[in-house]
Amino acid sequence: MGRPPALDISLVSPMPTVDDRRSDNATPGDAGLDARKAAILNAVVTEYIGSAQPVGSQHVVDAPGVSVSSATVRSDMAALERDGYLIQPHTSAGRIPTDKGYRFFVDHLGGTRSLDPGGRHQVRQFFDHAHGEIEQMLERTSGLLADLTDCTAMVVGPSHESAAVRSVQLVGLGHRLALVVVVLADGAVRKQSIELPEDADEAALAEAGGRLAAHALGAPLAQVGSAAAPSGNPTVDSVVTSGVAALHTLSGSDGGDQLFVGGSSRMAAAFDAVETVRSVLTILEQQLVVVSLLRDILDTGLTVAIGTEHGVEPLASCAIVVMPVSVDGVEAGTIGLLGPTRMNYPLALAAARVVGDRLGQRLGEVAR
Amino acid sequence: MGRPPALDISLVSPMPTVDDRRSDNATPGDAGLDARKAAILNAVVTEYIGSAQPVGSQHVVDAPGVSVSSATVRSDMAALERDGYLIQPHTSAGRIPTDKGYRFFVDHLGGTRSLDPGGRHQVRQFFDHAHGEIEQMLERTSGLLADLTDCTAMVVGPSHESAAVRSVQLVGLGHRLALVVVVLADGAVRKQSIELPEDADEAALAEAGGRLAAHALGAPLAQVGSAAAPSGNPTVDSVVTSGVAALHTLSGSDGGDQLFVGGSSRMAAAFDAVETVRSVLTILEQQLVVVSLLRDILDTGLTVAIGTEHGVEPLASCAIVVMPVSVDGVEAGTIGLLGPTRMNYPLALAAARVVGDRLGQRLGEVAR
DNA sequence: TCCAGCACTCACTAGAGTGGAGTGCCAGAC
DNA sequence: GTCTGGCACTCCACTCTAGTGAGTGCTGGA
Repeated sequence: MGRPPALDISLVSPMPTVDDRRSDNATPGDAGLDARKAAILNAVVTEYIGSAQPVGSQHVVDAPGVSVSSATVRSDMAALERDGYLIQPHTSAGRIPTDKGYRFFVDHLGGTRSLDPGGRHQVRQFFDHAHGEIEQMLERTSGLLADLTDCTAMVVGPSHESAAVRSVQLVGLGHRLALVVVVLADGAVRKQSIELPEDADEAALAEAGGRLAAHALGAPLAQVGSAAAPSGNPTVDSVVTSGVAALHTLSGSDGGDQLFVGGSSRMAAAFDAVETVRSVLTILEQQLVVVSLLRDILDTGLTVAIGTEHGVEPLASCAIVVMPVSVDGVEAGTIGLLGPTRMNYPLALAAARVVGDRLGQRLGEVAR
Repeated sequence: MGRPPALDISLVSPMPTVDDRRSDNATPGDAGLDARKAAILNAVVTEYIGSAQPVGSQHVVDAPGVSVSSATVRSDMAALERDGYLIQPHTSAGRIPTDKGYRFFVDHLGGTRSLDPGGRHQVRQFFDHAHGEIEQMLERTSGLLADLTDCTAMVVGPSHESAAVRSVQLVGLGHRLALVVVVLADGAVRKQSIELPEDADEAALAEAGGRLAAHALGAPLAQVGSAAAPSGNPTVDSVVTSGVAALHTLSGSDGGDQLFVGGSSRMAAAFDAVETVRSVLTILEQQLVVVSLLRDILDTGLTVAIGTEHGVEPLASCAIVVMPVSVDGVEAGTIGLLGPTRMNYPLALAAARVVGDRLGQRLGEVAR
């Protein structure tokens, strides 16, 4: 993960120079920039998101809130560039938004924040027909999000850390091998194989299973004590000891939440430098990195991390939208969308919000 | 999947013009091509795999088995081109192997077929330290293969179709919800949630669980009958019916074997056309397609499918190496390696073989 | 404060020229 | 016959040189 995310909270200057004279145009002029500059920035970002080409002053004059000539737009654009919202790839080219520009767009502009009817329908369809177990649903949800937004989608499943053990079972698998099967209160199932002593028979296994259950039931895996009461039968005790060790192993491996990545091919469509694609895909292969990256972003209170805001070098040309999934007010997973910094933020945010809500609802139905 | 694989078995012409005069050079001249042409083809393929640049006659004269002048090499290369083993991207460029050329290389040339010591050590290390459950091991195996070969690796886990049900358990999860947890003889665990009737209490659940177990134990999931003996208690019977339905759901969803893909970022390094990368990644996202593709290739008796041999258009510039993983002689999974047609076949084959063997061994230890 | 006009910049494209890697062919040597 | 050195030829890749056009900054006037 490297150094901590370098977040610039001061992006929005504290002087609200709201200019209302043109409010008939419904321009969302906001803090830090006067209404026209905000409208121009809005137009530049919007057009650049669509075309991926530098935007010239001429392309902006017709945008709502900008009823001035291109010369005036140019002068405003120059100001926006001085303030760090836009850059020129070279003199005599149009402008491209900087990360700061995108940040302002996301925070103060961005227009419509609800999904289009087609998308809403797709989401409804999906959740109406979602069936099967949680893992499968999360996997498919990542595909849905990728479809909706044309971004790579990441879905982190609910953490099982605090779920109490509901059932522990010991199943013999033949020759000196048994499986410890744990069911948690939230419906998650964990398994771990253990080796049995030579003389462990069905009866010993049954007794050990009972003792293991008595020992572990009711508490979360992480709180299962390490020593179970001795039975007097050394074979049974040995099996129970192995079983407790297995429970601890399970509790340890549970730290890494499950991650489902969908639509990673979209990254290839987003960039034309194959090297960028490669480095982004390499990051996506490292589940741990991705999960803790999403966590970091959420912890800093952000919804969108643009460019270098998250501090992961290879993703400098990417933006990440994160959305916590909560069940009855309790956080129970995370949704993430990864795209180029010129991704469609309004769409991504809307999709993440809608899908996150529905997913939380759905997870709630299961948990209740 | 489109049309069936178009396999050209007649690639090796049936006239074995083996020319032994230069056997002191240890050239593996084989069927279809005289020794020198084979050596030249070998040299061209080997060099092209390394450099990805068209190979000229001058680059080949020093190769073993080719002790002639560049002029002679040129004339042989022209012949190889006439026969379809090589092509020129344009006049006055060097030669590139065709799929047919790669095919001959794989079938008759290719040199060393064992992993280098470093790789062997890596494999040994890996399997010595491999722990945890099967799924996790398969996932990591795909990473290992990708590391070894610089290809994208695919690992298909053992099928659980024929594994007998070793244990069925019904675990209540609170409000009208229970989990059917099935353990199969090979250690696989499956779960499926069911809804309970309003009046199902712990006792009913326990009895239903017992009946469900009695009904399903011993046979593979697919062979579990649909009607269990009635108990006389309608609540219990209703739960049992739901449970049996859940078992059938599980048996159905088991058809798709588990697929683990590792190192998909390597595809981005293999091609410089971002569009190719995108289409290949899109295929890799479709688990079903990949699994049945590997199956198809194995069924046609191939180990390597080059270019269009497997009939999947978007993978026309790729080659696939497949290797069955067998446990005690029974097929129990598949390993696949996906790379550009100019992939390092000897390395890929060696790695697939070694890892496949070790993986089979390992799976055998667990199953025994 | 805004705008029309103007000079300027610079990526992009097309065309011409050049060097070099590579080929095919052929006459002569072995 | 088979192989080879030599030669003419091809054509990509690269460089250089305009020419074009989208876009800019600046300025003086409304």
